[in-house]
Amino acid sequence: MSDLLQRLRDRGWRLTAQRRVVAEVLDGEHVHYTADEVHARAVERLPEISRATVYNTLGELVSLGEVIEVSTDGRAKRYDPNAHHTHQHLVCSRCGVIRDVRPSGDPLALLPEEERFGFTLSEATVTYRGICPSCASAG
Amino acid sequence: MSDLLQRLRDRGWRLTAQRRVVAEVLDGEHVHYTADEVHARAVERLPEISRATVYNTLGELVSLGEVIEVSTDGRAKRYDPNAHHTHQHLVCSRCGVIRDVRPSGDPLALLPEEERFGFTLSEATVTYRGICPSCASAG
DNA sequence: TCTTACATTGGACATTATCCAAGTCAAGAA
DNA sequence: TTCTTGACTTGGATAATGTCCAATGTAAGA
Repeated sequence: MSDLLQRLRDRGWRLTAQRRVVAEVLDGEHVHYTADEVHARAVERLPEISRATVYNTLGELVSLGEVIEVSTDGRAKRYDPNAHHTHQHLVCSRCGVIRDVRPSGDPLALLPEEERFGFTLSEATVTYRGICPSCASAG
Repeated sequence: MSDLLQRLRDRGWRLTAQRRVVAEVLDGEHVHYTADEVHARAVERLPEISRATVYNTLGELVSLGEVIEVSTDGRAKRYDPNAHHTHQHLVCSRCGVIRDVRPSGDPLALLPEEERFGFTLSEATVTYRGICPSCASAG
């Protein structure tokens, strides 16, 4: 994640303790926290950090393309730092756990020309749903 | 939509004026209203209908599989009555307009076995994003 | 060290959705 | 037809999530 901090500095980001803590919380391979979860974890390291700052910082990271917003359930958005490797999401319909997955081939290619209605396509996001092994074995 | 009303009656639904109006509002081919939009349109026909009833009815229609919940933007959920023809959605990144589209082939098939992590898959939902013709010509 | 533009804060406010107790009514029974 | 009853509806309170703003604080260059 120090790569991230370096990139942000290069783009003229002012590096505050709050932003550093948010970036640290998002460090990891398969992290998909809500804004409130990020805030709760950030508070453990920097007790005075406010929710507004967490929202601001997450929004900035999304604008900069360093973090992806994911909404798999119509409830709180989740923030995914795995932005530099395109991937899709596999979600358990029962417990909600999320895995990053990589389909073979580009989902965009599945949409035929006559189904594009003149749109200039930029991306396709896929959400796979099913039951995860631990929910399956729990009956 | 009278087909829908018949199916609901067959399932023991009590057919009230409110439910009938919600079903009528959702009649159509490419309808993607939010709950509030459904409520606004329902009020035109039945001024005393409450928001709670609209939410209740929409929730029931979703449970019954007659309507699909769509959240393309992390804001209010939208309700799509085109539930009996599987389809995906094409969304304009600028104005938010939504089209129903049909990919060629099953998006589920794109996820290789080793990327399924033991999940029992049930569906894949795809959101295509791009710029619609009218936004494109508007600069 | 000083300056200042940018960042943070807490609380008010906005949006979307759910819950609940009281009142109402659709539809089957008589 | 009228009666009965359990299901449905209502409005308002409440919850969950997110945004805004004026006052205050501070990182980083001069």
